[in-house]
Amino acid sequence: MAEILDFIREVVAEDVRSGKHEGRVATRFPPEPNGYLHIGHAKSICLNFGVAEELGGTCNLRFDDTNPTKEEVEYVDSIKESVRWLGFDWGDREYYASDYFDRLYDYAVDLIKAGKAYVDALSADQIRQYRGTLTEPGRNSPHRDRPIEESLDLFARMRAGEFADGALVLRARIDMASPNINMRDPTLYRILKVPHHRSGDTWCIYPMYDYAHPISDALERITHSLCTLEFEDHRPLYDWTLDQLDVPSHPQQIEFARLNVSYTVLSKRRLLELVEGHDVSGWDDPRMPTLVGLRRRGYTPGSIRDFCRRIGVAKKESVVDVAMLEHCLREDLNRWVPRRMAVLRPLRVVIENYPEGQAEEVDVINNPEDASAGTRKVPFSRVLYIERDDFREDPPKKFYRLAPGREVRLRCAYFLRCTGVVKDAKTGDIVELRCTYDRATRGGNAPNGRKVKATLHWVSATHAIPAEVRLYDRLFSVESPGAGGRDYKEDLNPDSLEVVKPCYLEPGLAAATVGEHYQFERLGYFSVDLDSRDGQLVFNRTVTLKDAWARIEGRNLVDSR
RNA sequence: UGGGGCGUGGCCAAGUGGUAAGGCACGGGACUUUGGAUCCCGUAUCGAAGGUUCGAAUCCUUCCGCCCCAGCCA
Repeated sequence: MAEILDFIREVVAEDVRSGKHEGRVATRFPPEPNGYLHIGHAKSICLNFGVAEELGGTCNLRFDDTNPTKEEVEYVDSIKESVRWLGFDWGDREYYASDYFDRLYDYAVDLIKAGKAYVDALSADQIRQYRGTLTEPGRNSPHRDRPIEESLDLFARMRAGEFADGALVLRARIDMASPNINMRDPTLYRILKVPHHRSGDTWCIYPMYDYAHPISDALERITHSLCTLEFEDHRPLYDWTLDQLDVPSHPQQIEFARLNVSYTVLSKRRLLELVEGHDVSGWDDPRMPTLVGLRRRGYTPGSIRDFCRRIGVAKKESVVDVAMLEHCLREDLNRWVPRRMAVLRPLRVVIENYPEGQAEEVDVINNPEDASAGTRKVPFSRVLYIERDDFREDPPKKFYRLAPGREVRLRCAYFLRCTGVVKDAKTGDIVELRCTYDRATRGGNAPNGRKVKATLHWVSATHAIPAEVRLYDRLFSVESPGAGGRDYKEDLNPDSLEVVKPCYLEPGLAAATVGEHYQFERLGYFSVDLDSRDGQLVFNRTVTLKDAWARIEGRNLVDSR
């Protein structure tokens, strides 16, 4: 079945068919290096690189670095790493708008000579006043009709550093009465006596996005310039700029809706605030929707690409359910991630009829989805740990795990029956379970065909290794943080991080290395965090497994209210 | 109240005049040595109202709602 094309792919495919742009396809991903990439950028990356790849074209990585006051090399490095991690390759086509500063300057001179731009001496404040409002036209600047020679001279001196920041500005001469505010003589160049992370102090005037972007696209002979909806109003300016100049090509700008995901925020400003306000541990905090955060959390590039494919590309502003992202993740991980046993909240179990001091090894399946993954040996002995949640002294309806008198299966080991509960004399807390096992059920099946309703994961107390596990929940507790005029920080989920320690892992996990993925059976997918040290493993819970019991239990809670 | 966009089930999203794809979520069932996975089954008349037409989500009209734009940010 042919994949359904989104409207952008349709346009590009049609252009290839009709021979527009000589049938070429050239796109670009143009991040501004002023922050880390997030899942929203992934949508754009997948679109731009995807379209190019599918139609035999190319996709450039271009840093839109025209504002030295906000941009840093730290960001370009991380952006490159994230794009690569996502699985895309820009070859040698790594560009920077700053590489075009010379040509951009020359084009500006052309504009002035053609009477299409002028140097204005109005202050930022005055320009705002002259701009008019949404419903009233603007007024011409008194300097709008300054002689061309004068503008040329002033512009050269702006470049030479003769004026202070903000003293002068180069403006396009378009139409102060345009209903499109972007066309009311937009600023093209401003003075910024700030060193640039690439061009150093070569320049003290810097081009604005609306001017630099179309020309950069044209110089790279981009065919389709894909951007988000908020730039739709800028398209007339994009086209105007290219129409005035003798540039190598005239790319077509097409806008699509940016991605929003429920229970998180996706704006650089807010993400920066979370980092600077220490609401998270950094850009790569596993709860962050940044690519470095998702990566550390244990998300795979493939799952993110799949997600971007599934959400589609359209012009409707939408909020995609984070459950969709999690679904893509689980689907990927389920296929290949090795299973292991780990007990997060241990409850001690003593098997009274199992010989003291004895131990044996049982064969445990590595991945039921993949027979070739084989089995491994896991030690079993008289004292085990099971999950506290897997025992209820007074089991509610539909709870079919362990309870007094009940028999369950220990995964790939034996049937186990609970014969007694040991409690702390003072607190009444359950501290240990007394049980018996049926040695005839080795491997997990009863010779007499007897069935059990539950299978529990377990770990041998004497063999298990301790570890720290970090459990994450959504960063925000509401679907759209900050909706209804609230401060989005009020919506932060106070329980988004829970550190559990010590947890007990089957011994083979001692060899786990940073970044590895595992499924802890019945609990979820986990990955080894970079905070791990020798003998002190730290795991991040990437995502839980779907949990039917939790749903039933939750539903009952709601029902009983 | 200027301009530019957008409105298809809870969330995405196909559909471009011929009688509403698919995915996620949700509910039910089968199967199961992860209450996982897998497999079945189930849920919309398309923002509203008029109109054109044998026939409209698709064309026309009007209305309603939501988003973006008044940075020397991108």
